[in-house]
Order: sequence, then structure tokens, then C-alpha cells
Amino acid sequence: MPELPNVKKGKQVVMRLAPYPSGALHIGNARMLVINDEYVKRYKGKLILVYDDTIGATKQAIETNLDAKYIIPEAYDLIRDGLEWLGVNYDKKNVVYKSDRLDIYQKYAKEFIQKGEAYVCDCDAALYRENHKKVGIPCSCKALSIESHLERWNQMLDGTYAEQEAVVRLNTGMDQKDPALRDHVIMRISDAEHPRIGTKYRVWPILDFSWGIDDHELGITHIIRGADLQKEGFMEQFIWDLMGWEHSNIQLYGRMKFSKNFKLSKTLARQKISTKEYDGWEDPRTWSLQSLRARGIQSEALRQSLIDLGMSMSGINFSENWIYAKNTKIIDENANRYWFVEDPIKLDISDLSKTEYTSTPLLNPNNEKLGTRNITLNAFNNQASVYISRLDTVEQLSRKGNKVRFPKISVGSQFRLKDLFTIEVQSVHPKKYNAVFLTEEAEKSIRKIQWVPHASNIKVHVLKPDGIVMHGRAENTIKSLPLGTILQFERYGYVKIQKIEKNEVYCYFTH
RNA sequence: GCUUCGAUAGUGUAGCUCGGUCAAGCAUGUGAGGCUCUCACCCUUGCGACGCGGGUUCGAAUCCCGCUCGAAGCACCA
Repeated sequence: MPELPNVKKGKQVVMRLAPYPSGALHIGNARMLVINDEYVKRYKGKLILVYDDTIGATKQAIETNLDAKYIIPEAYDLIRDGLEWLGVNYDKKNVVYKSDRLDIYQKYAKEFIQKGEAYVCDCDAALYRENHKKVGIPCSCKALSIESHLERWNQMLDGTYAEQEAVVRLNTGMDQKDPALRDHVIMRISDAEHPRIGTKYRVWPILDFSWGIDDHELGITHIIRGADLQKEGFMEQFIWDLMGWEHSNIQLYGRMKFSKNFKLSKTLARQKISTKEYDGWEDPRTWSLQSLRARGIQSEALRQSLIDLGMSMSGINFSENWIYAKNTKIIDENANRYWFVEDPIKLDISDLSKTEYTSTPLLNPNNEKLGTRNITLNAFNNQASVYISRLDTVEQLSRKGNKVRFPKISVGSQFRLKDLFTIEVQSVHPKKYNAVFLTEEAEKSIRKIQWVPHASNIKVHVLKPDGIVMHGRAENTIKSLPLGTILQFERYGYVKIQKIEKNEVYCYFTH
């Protein structure tokens, strides 16, 4: 990341985080958090957490529109929790809530009206947009006297005006080139109940305005945010000029686009969680920080991936594989290996000469000191049974989506049950394969697959990132692992153990 | 449509301010080989890019102009 401009000697860099508490922070929000945090650490500055908890939608919108934005009370803690996990070092003694600052915004709004810099407009929003904003012609409200605007302001406060019936517009000028900026709204009415302060206030600031005030009042020296907030930067600068305030330095970065298979929206996640379609904020489909943690993604992998994106203004097609690649490098050396067969299929083996075969694979081939685990297969009447994964009996792609080196297992296939012995398939039935023992000698080039004893194993459920749960069986040794352990199921992927219940193991698929 | 911004390999990013050391670095991806009783990890090695056109200059990824393509914003959300 480039150096920050306008860093003055003897003046501390002060930056801020501005999450909206409508749900848990997700991977998209994380870029803003990580970049700000990283700069503050580099310049030994101060990072202020400002809950951007203005009211959001109107009461009416919240009641009628599923997509309306509003605050959910548990989001405050979810955000705090997410920041902690990410290692964001904000000033914990000085957390700011916008909802505590309504008096300030109202004071400035009134001051602007008194100065003639703002006015109360009671035009219909849609009509105003068509007849005034788009064409650049002021509405009749603007010509009224300051006294009548002050009177209207009081009527906004005292409830004479209902929601949607009046707003305060900043006099940015109807001749602005960008229609969006023409006499933009700075205060509006919402009777919605706020989780922290209830209905104490009904006239709320718009984002641009509240930040124009707060970035100055909180002494923010540098603002870093997504390019989608460009207009807000203009509005803030307009306000700073009106007040004669020093400008904070604003840096923008381009938007991230995510692949089709995940939609990032706190509002959408909130909906799906409330309808139980998602299993809480740890559901991988939310892509919340909590869900990433539950999957076994290391925060350092996420941080580094986001920092690698830099501060480019161009749009980015974000790939989750960047995180996975970094995460693999972090977790691999500590992720012990175990066997898991997804969608098990029974395999009967004959021609065995011993009554017991014991397999002792290394827990971690990259660290022999960790030792081995023991898996015993018992034979009766020269026969034994194991489970293998149905994935190995069908044509399939590798984890990364490439062609696999070996063809599907079918009649005549010779392969090795890993760390045990080599067999040849004799016959294939829908629910059962038969094979004969060939040798215990290991050949280098032969295919090896994981297996579990038919008589001794544990049921495992793996929650994939797309929300689908896969079922299978793993070796018994994983039963004694502590919850939260990240391990590698060989030839399958990394998983994190979420819970063990009724002798069944529940995991999140990491990647 | 209007406003603003951007364009380096498949995906990202460094370099562009102060033109030569850039026949373009790094990550990820991908091909080959090695290691390995995993298709993992690790190691070696190959592949792959300056959007197009013009100009300035001895010399342009870097400066200028035009074009093309793309993104964001255009709400009484944040």
C-alpha cells in the first residue's frame, strides 16, 4: 500500500471505522477495516470505531419493505467480535455512537438554516427528482424566508410533518454538474424505533452530513473508503468549506466484485437468518467474519489478501481462492491428517491371510515428530470390509477443479488402501464392491486412496461453503480431538471441528 | 443519458510522480519434473501482460491528444 499523503510531523494520524450495525461484518466490509487498521499501525496513529448507527430507513419502509436497511441490536456485539478476530486495533476507550450525537447534527442543521445555507423542502421526493433535481431548477420552497424555514424545521421536530413530508436540503446549488449533488438532503424524518435511543429523536441526518460534521469534530485526519462513497466526499468538503474547517484527506479505493456464488449483503443475511434458511451468523453463506472463523480461515490470511489488493481505484474481481491459498500455507503444518470417506460405499476384501492388519500413517508427514495414528482392520474367514468414498468410484474433478490423474475405480482396478495393502476389484454392485487382496508391498506409482474400517468408524457431517452438508465416515481417532481443531482429511480438504454430538462429528469445510 | 473515475499476464498487484537500470517484478493460476504410501504441503522449472491509434523524444508501461472498453454514483440507505 502506498504512503499516506499529508502526514504531518508532530500531528498524529487519526482514522476511523464506520460500520453500520445491520449485521455481522463480512468479507466485503473487511477491506475497509484492514486498510484503515494497517495505516494506523504503520503511522502509529489512532483508530476510532464509530458506529454509523443512524436510523436507516423510515418506519414505514421498515414495516413494508423487506430490503429496508435498519439496525439490529446484536450487530453491535457481532461487529466488536469481528474486529477482535481481525486484530483491528481501535481505541477501545473511545467508541463513538452516532445515535448519541443527534443533538449535534440538529444543532448544525439549524445553524445552516439560520445562515441560509440550508432550507426545509416539503416537495414530494419523486416529483422533486424529476422536476427539479434532473433539470436543475429550484423548487418554490427554496425562495421562502429563513424565518419560515426555521418554522418548518420546528414542525419537522415537533411532528407536524409526518415521515416523507419534509427534508432539510443543503444549498449546494442547483447548477451542480452532477445531478446527484444538487441541493442534496442532509436531514430527514424517521419515526422508526432505534435500538439504543428508541424514539427520542425523529429528525435524522443523512450519511454525508453526519460525516461532514463528525470527521471534523472527531479530528479525523485521513478517511479511507470505497469509491462508492465518492459523492459523500464531495458533500463533506462542501460542508467543511462552508464552516471554514480544515479538510481531512480522503482516499478512495475501487469496489470489489465477488463471484456469482456468493452475494454479500448484511441485509440479505439478516433476512435468511430470521427465516432459518441460514444457520445463524456462522453460516458460511453469510461470508461474515464469524463464518470465516468458524470455517478455520485464519484472520491473517484474510488480512493479507485484502492488503495485497492495495488502493487501486479500479474495480476488482475478488477471488476467494486468494484467501484459501494464503490460509493453506498457514494451517497446513499444524493440520494433522485423517481419513474421511464421503458418501461411503462398502468394499469387501477376500483372500486375506492374516486376522489383523494395522495401519500406522503419520499424523503429519511434514512433521514426523508428531507420530502416527493406528487404524486396525480385523479379518474373519480371510475376509474384511472397509468403506471407500463413492467419489473415487466415479469420474470426478480434483479439489481445484482439474482433471484427476486416475480413472474411476471399476472392475479390474488395482489400487492401494493407503498405508494398508493393495487390492484388485473383482465385481461391482450398486451398494457394494468386491476385491481381492494382492500384496502388502507398496508400489510407488500405484493409486492410493483413503479408507475406514467398516466395523469401526465415526459418522461425520461436513458443511460446505455453499450451505450443503455432505455426509460420510471418518476414522475413529478424530473422536478425541478438541472442538475447533483444524485438520486435513487427506485427498479431501481441510475442515474445522464444530461439535461432536451423539457420537457424530460436525465439521465446517475450510477449503 | 448525466457526473466522476479507471485500464499492466486468467485473476490481482508493483513500476507511472522524477521517460532509459522494464526484452516488465511479485502473488495467485496453469504446464512439466522432483519429494511423498494424499490429487495436500514443499522444491525446481516452463507459460502468461503494458486496451487501441497518433504525437513528443535518441529513447515511452511511464509525458500529451483522440478512441475504445469498463466501473462507481445519479435515493428522504449506508
